[in-house]
Amino acid sequence: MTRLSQYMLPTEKQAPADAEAISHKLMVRAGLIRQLGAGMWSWLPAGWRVHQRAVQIIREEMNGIGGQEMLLPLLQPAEPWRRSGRYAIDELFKLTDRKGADLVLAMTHEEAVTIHVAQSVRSYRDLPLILYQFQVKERDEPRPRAGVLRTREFVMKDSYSFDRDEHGLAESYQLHVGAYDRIMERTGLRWYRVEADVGMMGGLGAHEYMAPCPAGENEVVLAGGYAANIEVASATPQPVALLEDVPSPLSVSTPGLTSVADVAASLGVPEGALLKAYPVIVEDGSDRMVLVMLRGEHRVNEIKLASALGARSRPARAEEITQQIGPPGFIGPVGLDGRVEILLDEAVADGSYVAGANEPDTHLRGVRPGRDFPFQRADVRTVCEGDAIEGARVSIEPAIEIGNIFKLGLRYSEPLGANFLDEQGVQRPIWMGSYGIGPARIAAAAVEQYADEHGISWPRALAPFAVHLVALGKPGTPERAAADGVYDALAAAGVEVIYDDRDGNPGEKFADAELLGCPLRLTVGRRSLQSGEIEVQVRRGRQESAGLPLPGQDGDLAGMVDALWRTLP
RNA sequence: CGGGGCGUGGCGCAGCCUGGUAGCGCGCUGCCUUUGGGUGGCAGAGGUCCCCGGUUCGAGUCCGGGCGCCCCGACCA
Repeated sequence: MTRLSQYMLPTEKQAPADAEAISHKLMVRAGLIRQLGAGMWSWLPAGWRVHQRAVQIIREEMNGIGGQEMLLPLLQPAEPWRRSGRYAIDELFKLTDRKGADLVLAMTHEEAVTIHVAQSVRSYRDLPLILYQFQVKERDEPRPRAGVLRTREFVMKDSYSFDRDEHGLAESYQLHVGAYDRIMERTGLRWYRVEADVGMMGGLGAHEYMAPCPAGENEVVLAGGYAANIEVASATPQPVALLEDVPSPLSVSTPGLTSVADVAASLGVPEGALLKAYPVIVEDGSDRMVLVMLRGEHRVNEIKLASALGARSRPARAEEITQQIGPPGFIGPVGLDGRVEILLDEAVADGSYVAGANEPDTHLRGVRPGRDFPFQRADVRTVCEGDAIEGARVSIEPAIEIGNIFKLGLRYSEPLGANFLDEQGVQRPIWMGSYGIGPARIAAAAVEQYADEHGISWPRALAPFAVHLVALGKPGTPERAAADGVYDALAAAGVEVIYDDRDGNPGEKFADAELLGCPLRLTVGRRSLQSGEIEVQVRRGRQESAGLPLPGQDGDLAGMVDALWRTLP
């Protein structure tokens, strides 16, 4: 039933007041989604069609690499999560049944799938294996936002690969790279595959698939052929003019100047000639303080810092800084006598710098790493505009994470006992990978990337309908009869068409058509009867295209529509 | 978790400061009108003003508590 007079497509002229992101506003306005609660969204019929288009593309490509579709339960016993160590995660929804048993709502399905594989796989002959599903994920997100971009419940395609060794895992991973590349290509999105953080759980490698758009929550670093999430990106910094050398650091008075910008301006030196001190407490049980030193204009990257330290850390509190180093705002690396370990960022070149003196209202001029303080080195800063990678200038773009692929290794197979016997009869753990992709984010990213001031402009692979047919004139008129004929001819030929047969004005029909964003708009009105032609507008760019013949004349209307459709983005 | 904001017909908002008949635009229903870019008119329907408690003769408005939602940041295995 795709007559608009009977189809649930509640369009709105005004976006919800609290909507910020383009996709949030337009998907609500176009009648694709509605909110039920914070991070809880319903997909209305037209929206669900878009979602299912993405699902079908993913399914075809997963089947293409030998994936086997299945379904794992959302509601699960807590016990496997305790065994895998994930029961403690805050985002995990936990509940209790009437008997008092602890249950969880799965946020991904590694535990469940690994248990089944552990039960049924016994021999190397049973491997490799790729299993996948489309299933709802539940996550108690601290902050759901931007419509369907970040929700507490969402459908994910998650797949899991099982191999006999690391080499097999690399092959399964590579199969997923191919499938994911093809999925992205087929959706019509602009996308990047970027290097990603492997997380504290210590994976063996990971990539993310990113769709650049202003509403994106992630940042990708691009330079020539390089593409990485900013969380893991490394680059060469712009050179900076350092200070003249002096035999030993000189005290300079800097009353009240606690920021890098103030000190640099006051001394007339570039911010990069300052050493910024960022004290952190390492949360590995030792609670020891580490003083991270960076070039003045650079920022600490928490993820890179965590991998350098081997543990998470938190910024030190003011009283901790006072107690162990000196007055906040004037702390520096000189004269600590080994009380606090110093981690010097790799971007800090050899030379002479300004640094805090660990005395109130005082800095030191002419501080040289090594001569004036001992240090360990690590790359712990966030890449910034102006950096370069192999000579190519870095650019940084916001992006939505659409999918990610991850070499898990033995992370789940060991605690959950997923083993097999090799040819020698030796029991070995199964090497696993996990691979996720979010159809809802594909839909939202497409809205973000291609919308214009009139509404959504779907890539044809994702559009809810191929054709939006607009009938002008009152019901019962000859032009209406002609429009009905067009609808019947297209529908009979299998063209997916939404037919605006409502008793409305042309303006609102055109506006709704452009809001919904189907790639082709066909209009049948009085003019069509005079000219014998259906008018055609291509949504992308709102270009008028050559008219098509009304049914009953020479020519295969559906065939021509289909041919035109294939030329669209 | 830190900061900011908002809860009044389906949507967008005013009213609250200074307590006294609950309003506007859009949408919706009926009739007429109009029919190639959200037409115009007439007549209607629709609201426990988020919840609980308090103050008061009287609370959408003042006070207290709670809940919900949004935005920024943190977090995001």
